[in-house]
Amino acid sequence: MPDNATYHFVVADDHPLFRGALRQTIELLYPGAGIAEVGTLEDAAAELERHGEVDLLLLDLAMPGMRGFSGLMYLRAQYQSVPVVVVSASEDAGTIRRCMELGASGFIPKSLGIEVIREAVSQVMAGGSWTPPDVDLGEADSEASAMAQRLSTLTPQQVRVLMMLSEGLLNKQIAYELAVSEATVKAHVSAILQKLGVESRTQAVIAAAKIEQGQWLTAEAR
Amino acid sequence: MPDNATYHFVVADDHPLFRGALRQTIELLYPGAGIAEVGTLEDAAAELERHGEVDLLLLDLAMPGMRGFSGLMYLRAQYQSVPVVVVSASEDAGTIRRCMELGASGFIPKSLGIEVIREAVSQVMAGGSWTPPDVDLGEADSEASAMAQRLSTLTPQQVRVLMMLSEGLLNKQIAYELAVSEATVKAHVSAILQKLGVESRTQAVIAAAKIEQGQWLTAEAR
DNA sequence: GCCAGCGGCAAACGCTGTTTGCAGGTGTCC
DNA sequence: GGACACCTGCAAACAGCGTTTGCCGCTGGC
Repeated sequence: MPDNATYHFVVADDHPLFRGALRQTIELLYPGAGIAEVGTLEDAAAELERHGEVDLLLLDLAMPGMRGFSGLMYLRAQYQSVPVVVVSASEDAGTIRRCMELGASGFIPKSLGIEVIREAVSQVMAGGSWTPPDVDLGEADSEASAMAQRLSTLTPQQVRVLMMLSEGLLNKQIAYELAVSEATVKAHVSAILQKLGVESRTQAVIAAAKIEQGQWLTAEAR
Repeated sequence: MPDNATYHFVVADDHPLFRGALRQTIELLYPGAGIAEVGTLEDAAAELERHGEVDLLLLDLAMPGMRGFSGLMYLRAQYQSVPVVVVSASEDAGTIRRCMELGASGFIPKSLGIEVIREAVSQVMAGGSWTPPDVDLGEADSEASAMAQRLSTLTPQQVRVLMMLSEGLLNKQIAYELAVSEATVKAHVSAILQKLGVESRTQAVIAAAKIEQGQWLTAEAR
């Protein structure tokens, strides 16, 4: 086992059993690699924070803390150097397309077999991307898709601010939580509005909500 | 056929065939009653506008123009005297419960047989309410439920304003569309914020979005 | 070294948003 | 017929929001 030991993975999934299965799959593929398991978005962020150079993040879409796609958006924005492969129980084209638009490097339906998963992971590790071959990512869904494009141009801090806007916080409150001045927050908000092509914080929140609202009703089932 | 002729129904459903079936069911039940068929939320509102004293509105949840539950909310607020029975393809307890919380007088899954539908309609026409007997409307879902309660305290004009807020409009734009002064709109917004228990228009929009977002992805499937 | 981009800060300006008090209208209930 | 509650509409004063301009330090790439 050569420099596999320098590889570091993070497996983020709600379900401990599936998390373990993914770990084993990766261990077979990269013996000796470091693998961290987490069960919430918060833990995933903490893990990426602690360990600067993670080579791949396997991310469950339905994990606690991820409000639809916004969790993916957040992680992609905060840790741009970390490739993300979404692992999800759902596998409809719309979900997959949106994940890819938000910067995922791959999408693996949970229904797939181990061999396919292995192939997908190694393909992404080689710098490529991977989506199920039997899914057509054709049409663009115009609006939501264009919005996703714009969202991906936001800087990490801007994404943090946008998500706080989406919670209805005042500029002052955001400034406090981020430990910066209100003037800075205003600057960020202005930049966000321009990038999203909207004219008020409320419209920005609406636009973000349209993206982050997945199709499952995880918020209800909870 | 006695005073059945004074009865007036509105059947609002996306699907012409199902609309016709509902019409026939009602005609059998109340021979000679007036029945209007509409296919969009807009037309439904126009019909209720034109005809002040409608005795019952049969409403499809997935109709064009109804964003989730907000269409129901709107109609209930604008025409408080018109009982609404929701007719929907979905039939999970959460959907039913929320419809009832938003002021529906009944909920009829489309899977039901004609006799049951007839019974449901006549029960509501008699001043009662009706939901599928095999569904438990038990628990409260705390947050969303409390919000629905608060939403139902809004006046017709306030609901109109809230829905425009949800589109990201400025007070000035709302004032123009409602043909009132901006000062009035501001007053309505303040009242809405108080009734919803939130502190800014953005938070109000977020709260409303949580309600109106159903579980189907009608916005995507479109 | 230099440039581009990100993050942070400040002050000032105009506009939007929020609160508050007030008034006309409608309907209801004694 | 009052008294009352409620909805709607309005205006003025104040707080928050969004823009602009200009500035600084840092980092990473060329």
